[in-house]
Amino acid sequence: MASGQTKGPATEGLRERKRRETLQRITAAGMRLFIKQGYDNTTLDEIAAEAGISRRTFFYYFKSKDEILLSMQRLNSGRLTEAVRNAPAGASPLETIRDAVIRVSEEIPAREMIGIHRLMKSSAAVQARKHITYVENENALVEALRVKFPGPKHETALKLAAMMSVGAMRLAVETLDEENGKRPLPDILRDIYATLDKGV
Amino acid sequence: MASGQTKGPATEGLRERKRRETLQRITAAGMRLFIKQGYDNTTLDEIAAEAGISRRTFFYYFKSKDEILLSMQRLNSGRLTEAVRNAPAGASPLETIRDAVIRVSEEIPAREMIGIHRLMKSSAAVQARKHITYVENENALVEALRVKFPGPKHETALKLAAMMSVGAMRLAVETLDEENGKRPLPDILRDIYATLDKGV
DNA sequence: ATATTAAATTACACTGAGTGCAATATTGCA
DNA sequence: TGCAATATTGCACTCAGTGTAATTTAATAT
Repeated sequence: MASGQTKGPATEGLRERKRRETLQRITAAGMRLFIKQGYDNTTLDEIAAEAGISRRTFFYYFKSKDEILLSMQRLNSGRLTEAVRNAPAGASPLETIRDAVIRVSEEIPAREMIGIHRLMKSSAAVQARKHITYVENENALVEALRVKFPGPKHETALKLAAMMSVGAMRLAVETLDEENGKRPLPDILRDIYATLDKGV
Repeated sequence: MASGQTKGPATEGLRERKRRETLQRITAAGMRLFIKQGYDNTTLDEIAAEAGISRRTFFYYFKSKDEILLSMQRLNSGRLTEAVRNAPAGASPLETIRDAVIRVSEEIPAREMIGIHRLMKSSAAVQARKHITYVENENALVEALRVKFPGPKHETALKLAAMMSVGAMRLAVETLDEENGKRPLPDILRDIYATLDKGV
């Protein structure tokens, strides 16, 4: 509301604000309904109504229904690759990711993570899409690692490191769910990496 | 056509034979059309027509369109877990799967594998479903391993071993595709496992 | 203020996957 | 031959997702 700035894209315009709010409303509406009645039992018509928009407008904000869930999932992915990018030099690829994974996991709210994970389990379609984000994740990680470990000789090692790390994360979240959040995510991850070091 | 047997379920009845043939016709029709015009551009109506059945009957044989592709993928999965089950004792979990993976990979026709892999890449939806079979794979492998390595202490190690092996397979097929089949699958896999041993 | 442009919202009509149901046809077996 | 189980089909329906074109609303230049 501050009316000072004469112009410039520095201040968020009305348009951008509304856009952000609508996006948020759709996500919130979706989550609310998914939790209440399940993912598959929730139609886009319902979500649109709950968010106060038309069904068609939904597709102006999201490519598909499952994008609501996936957009949340992707938040952590971004943080992870960034952590790898900012990692100190001198460590091996696997060590680099491991540290990044554990550091990022410290900031993930367990409750919410479990909730999303359980929602995703409930629908085969979403479950499937989730794994796409894992692969995107792996690729992004490999990209980030390539900068730190250039040269074609490492290529396979980098891919393996990324794969194992994403896999570790996946396993950790599953365990978190099974344990119903008793142990914090970073602890679970440390255990997993310890087992990994012991040669598996 | 041998008309000898008077009765008994030992011989395949007419019903079972037709069922098998229909299943086969659907698969063949689907693959033919997918290759010719792409997965997304092929409708179930077309597949049904090509296979000489009604659209509704398709769903009597398959749960969904992508099951055509997935059913082929699953063939190898079954062989893999069986190879693990029949593996000799005395090796570590990872060694056990590694040997099984490599052995099974020797019987996979490269051409066909590349074809299916490329088809799957062409559709995001199928791509997604494919990863579900990977996870099913991992679970089946863990099951098989549990018999050989009982006790809850190994649980994490088994899951990791399964994850890495399925990941290795995935990576190998990708490489096979990129190299356009120059190197045979077992060779690629041996390379990957060598890198893995070198500590990644 | 006003006209102009670009972005946002909506309605409408359409395709295609997948399901429920009920009717018909075919096969296996007594 | 008759009966039960399995296979096949048509029809009507729901829902996700897309194309198109019209309308509304915000940003900007005059």
